[in-house]
Amino acid sequence: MAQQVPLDFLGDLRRTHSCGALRAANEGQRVVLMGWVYRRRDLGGVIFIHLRDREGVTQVVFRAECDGNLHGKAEMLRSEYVIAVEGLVEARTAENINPNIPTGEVEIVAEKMWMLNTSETPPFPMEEHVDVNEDMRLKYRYVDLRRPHMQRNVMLRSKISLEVRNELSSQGFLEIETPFMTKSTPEGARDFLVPSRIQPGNFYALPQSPQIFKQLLMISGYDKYFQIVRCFRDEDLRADRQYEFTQIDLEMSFPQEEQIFQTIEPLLEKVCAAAGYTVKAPFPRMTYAEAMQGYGIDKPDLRLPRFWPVEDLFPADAGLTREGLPLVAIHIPGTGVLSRKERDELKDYGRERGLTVYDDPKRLERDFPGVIEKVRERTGAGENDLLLLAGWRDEPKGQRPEETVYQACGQLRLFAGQKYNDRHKLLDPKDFRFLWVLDFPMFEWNDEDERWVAAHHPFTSPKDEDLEKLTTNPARCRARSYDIVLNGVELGSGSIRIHRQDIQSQVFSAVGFSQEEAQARFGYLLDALTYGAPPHGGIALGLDRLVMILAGETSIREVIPFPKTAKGTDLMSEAPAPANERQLRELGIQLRRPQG
RNA sequence: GGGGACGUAGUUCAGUUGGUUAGAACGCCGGCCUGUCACGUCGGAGGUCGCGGGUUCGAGCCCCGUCGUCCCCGCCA
Repeated sequence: MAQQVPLDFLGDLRRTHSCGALRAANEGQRVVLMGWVYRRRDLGGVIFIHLRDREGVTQVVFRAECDGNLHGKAEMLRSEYVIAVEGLVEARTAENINPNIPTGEVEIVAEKMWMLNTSETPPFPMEEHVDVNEDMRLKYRYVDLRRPHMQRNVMLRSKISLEVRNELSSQGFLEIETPFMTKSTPEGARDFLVPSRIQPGNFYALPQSPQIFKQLLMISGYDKYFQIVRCFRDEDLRADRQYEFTQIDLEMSFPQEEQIFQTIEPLLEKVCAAAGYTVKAPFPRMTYAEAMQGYGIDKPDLRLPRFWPVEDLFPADAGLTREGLPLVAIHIPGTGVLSRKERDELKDYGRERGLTVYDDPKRLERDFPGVIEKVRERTGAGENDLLLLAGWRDEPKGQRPEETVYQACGQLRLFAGQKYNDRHKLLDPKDFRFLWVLDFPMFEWNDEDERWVAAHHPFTSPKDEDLEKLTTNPARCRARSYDIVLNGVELGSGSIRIHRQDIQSQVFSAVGFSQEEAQARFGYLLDALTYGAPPHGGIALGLDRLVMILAGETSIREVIPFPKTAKGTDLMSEAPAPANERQLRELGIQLRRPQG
C-alpha cells in the first residue's frame, strides 16, 4: 500500500504551462505545473524532482532553507505521485544546465505544492531505457501508456490522423461514416458476429472493411468519400495484424488509376512530413508480373536489389533448373565472404522451399566458362557481394509454376537480406521506399476448395482488355488493382471497381457463386449497380502499419493503445469473458459444450 | 492447426554435471547528505523458481502434461 499522505483538492487551480514548455525566456515568471513525479533526487537539504506530463519534463526544486514545511511535504513524494506546483522559473547556472531535456535551462523553485494523488510503486520502471516483458506492459497498459515512448507513438498517431483529415478534406473528400453492425460477407476473412436479440438466430457481422458501403456511397453520388475507420477480421494475430485495425479508406467516382495515385502520393508526402521525414512523389511503379519476376513477392522491399532470371545465359542443357522454369540470380550487396556454415544455411533454407541453390559462382564458372561474368553484369553483383543462383528442383507446381519458383527465390532473398542486415545495415528503417504494384491477377487458385478466389476482392474490375479471360483463362486475367508498398510492407490496397451489373455477375460466377447465392449475399449491391452506378474506385491504407513504420516500430501493438495478445486476449480487462446465463437467454443462444 | 523461443525477487536477468541457506543490477523501505538530473552513500526487506505430475537419496536444472507471452507457417476476399 502507498503511504498515508494527506491529499489536496484541485479546487480552481489551473496550469499555466505544460511540463515541456518552459525555456530561459520564461525566467522570473510565476507558473503552475501539474503532472507525475518522474524521478526524485533527495539530497537532504534540497530535493529535486522531475515533473512529467505528455509534453515533457521540468525540474522542480524544494529547498529546506526556504520553506521547511514545503520541503517536508516534498520528502513524501514518490514515483508517479500526481502533484501541482506553483513557483518561480529560475534560470540555471551554466554548469547546472541539463542538455538532455528541452527544459534543461530552467527549473521551478517551488513555493506551493498540492498533493493531488498518490501512486503504488509502478509495476515496472517508467524509464525509457528499460525493456519490460510485453505481458506486464499489457496488463498494466494504463501505466505503460504513460511512458514517454508510448506517449510519443500515440501522439504521432493523432498527428498523422489529423494530417490525413486535413489533406483529404483539402482535396475535396467528404468524411462519411458507415455501419459497424452489418451483414456477413462470404469469402475473405472470418467475420466477427454479433447476435441479434430481437431476431434470435440472426447475426450482424462487424465489417472487414466498409467496401460495399463506400461503393454504395459512390452510387449515391457522394464522389470522394473518406473515413478513418475500424475494421474487424477474425484471423490469427501477428506483429502486424490485430483483430481490430484501422484503415484510411477512400473512394472516388469516375477515376482512372492515375487519379488514385495522385490522391495518395501527396497524402503520404504530408504524412511523412508530419512525422519528420521527407519523401518524394511520384513513387516508382511496377506490375505484379514485374514484382514477381524481380522480387518473387507482391510487396517488394526496394532497399534490396532485385533478382534476375538468368537461364538464357546458360546452355539449354545446363540442367540447373527444371526445363521451362527460371534460373534465378540473387544478389545481396556488401555481405563480404560468408563462412561455409552461413552458405549452408542459405542452401538449406532454399532446399526446404524446393530450390537447388548454387552458392559458389567459381564452381559454376568452371563448368560454364564466361557465364558468371554475364550474370554479374546483369545483376550488378560485385566481388564483395553475395551472389546465389537458384533453380527449381521438383516437379513444376501451381497454376502459374514460374511464380512458385520466383516466390521461393523471393523468400530466400529476404532471408539472406535480413540475416545480414545487422552486420551490413542493408535495411535502414528510415529509408522509406514507397512503391506502387499494379495489375494484380484477378484470381488465385485455392487448393483447399479447388476453385478460383478473388485475389483482391470480388468487386475488383478486370482490365478492359482481359475481360474475356474471365471465363476463358482466369489464371491470366488481370485486375485493375494496385497496392501501395513501403519497405516490404503492404500499406494499402485498392482497385477500380466493377460498376456494371453484368460484369459483376460474371465475376461472381467465376469465383463459383451461383446466381441465387450471389443474389442472397450481395443482392443489394447487384441491385444498386442497376440504378445508375458510376465508374468508381478507391483504396484503403493500413493506418496502424503506416504509423508503426514512421514510429520506427516493428509491431503495430506499439502504436495501438489497447491491443490484444497473439491469442486474442486483452490482458488488462481479461476479455474475452463468458457471457452470463441471462445474456445468452435473451439472445436465444445455447452453448455447445466441448466434447468430453 | 503446425513449428520455434521464453517463463527464477516488484522489474530485467544470471544460476556450472542434478548437490549446502537460489544470486546480481535496478526498484522498494529506513538512515545520512544543500546542486542533483539514470544523484551519491550506509543499512534492510523482498522468492509457491508459471502450474500439475513424474524420475531421483536429492530437481530452478532431467522427463511428461498444462497455462501464459512473443516470433513464424497455415490463415488474413
